[in-house]
Amino acid sequence: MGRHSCCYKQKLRKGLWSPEEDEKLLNYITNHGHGCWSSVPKLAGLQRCGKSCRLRWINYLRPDLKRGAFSPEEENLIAELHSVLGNRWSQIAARLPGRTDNEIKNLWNSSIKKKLRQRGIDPNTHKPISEVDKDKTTATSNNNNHKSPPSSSSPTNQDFFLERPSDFSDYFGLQKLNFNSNLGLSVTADSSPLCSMIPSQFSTGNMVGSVFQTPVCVKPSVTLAPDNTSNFFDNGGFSWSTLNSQPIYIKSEAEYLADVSNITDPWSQSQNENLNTPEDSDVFSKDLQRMAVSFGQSL
DNA sequence: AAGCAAATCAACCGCATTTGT
DNA sequence: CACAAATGCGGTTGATTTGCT
Repeated sequence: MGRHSCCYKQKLRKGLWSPEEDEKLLNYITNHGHGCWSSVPKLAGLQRCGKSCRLRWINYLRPDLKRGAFSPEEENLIAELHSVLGNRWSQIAARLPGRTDNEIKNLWNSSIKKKLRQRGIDPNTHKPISEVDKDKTTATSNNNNHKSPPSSSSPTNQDFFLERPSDFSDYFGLQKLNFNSNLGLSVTADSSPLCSMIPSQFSTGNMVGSVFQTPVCVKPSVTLAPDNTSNFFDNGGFSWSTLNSQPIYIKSEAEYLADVSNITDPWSQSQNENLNTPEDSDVFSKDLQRMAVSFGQSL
């Protein structure tokens, strides 16, 4: 198809949307649904192309959009997801209810990237910048015989998973992120109510969620969150080395790649079926998502 | 207050994929 | 199977806002 042939043939409006246009589109979709986007502008009385209408709806008019600034938890989750998914913004957005791929992409480019660099983490590879520099130097000293890995979003982070040092428990401050949440992430092998909310992959096997990038399986007896969750973690009761003392299982590259490619949207459906309240749903979905992302699992 | 640069955000562009005929 | 249209996605741009001097 050529360049927006629809916009060329007809004299269609471009640029920012006026409140009147918004109202027309909103009214139309509220009453009729969007159906075929290419016919929406005509039916809604808009001088826009369908593509523009679709974008406006998705990024601005949709009623389920969460407006306002991103929370630190959301930012951390984006960084974490990006380390696994790369620049697959729509897939990342699918795991942040009420957020759009466009705003996540904007946030990444304007803010998160910078913050990661400030923490000494290369936003493309999610490796410490010192390591990246070392790699570059090595590659250069090899007389440029080898192409360096793609610098854009790391589509595969198997090297990251395998090489990541064991001390990244503080990576993105994820301890706080997960364990100060209301969830009180507690995964045990018994049949506690919480355990029943956890997908079978997690609750019946020997897997316990790790918020870190390395796919880790821990014996089921481990309880990650005692009753006094925040104190426990705030005072260092939990540490990566604690987890490390458990038998761990690092996925092979092939397994990892296969699993990552299987990550799909069923998240929002399957996980919510077992949840009681919207609040629970929100909190659990995020933390379970982290677990699955860490494992490269889909539900 | 004015001017400038950086940051932010909304929207467009072009390409890839999916769907329909 | 071939083709065209529709849709979805990620990269990019340009306007606006914010912060600093």
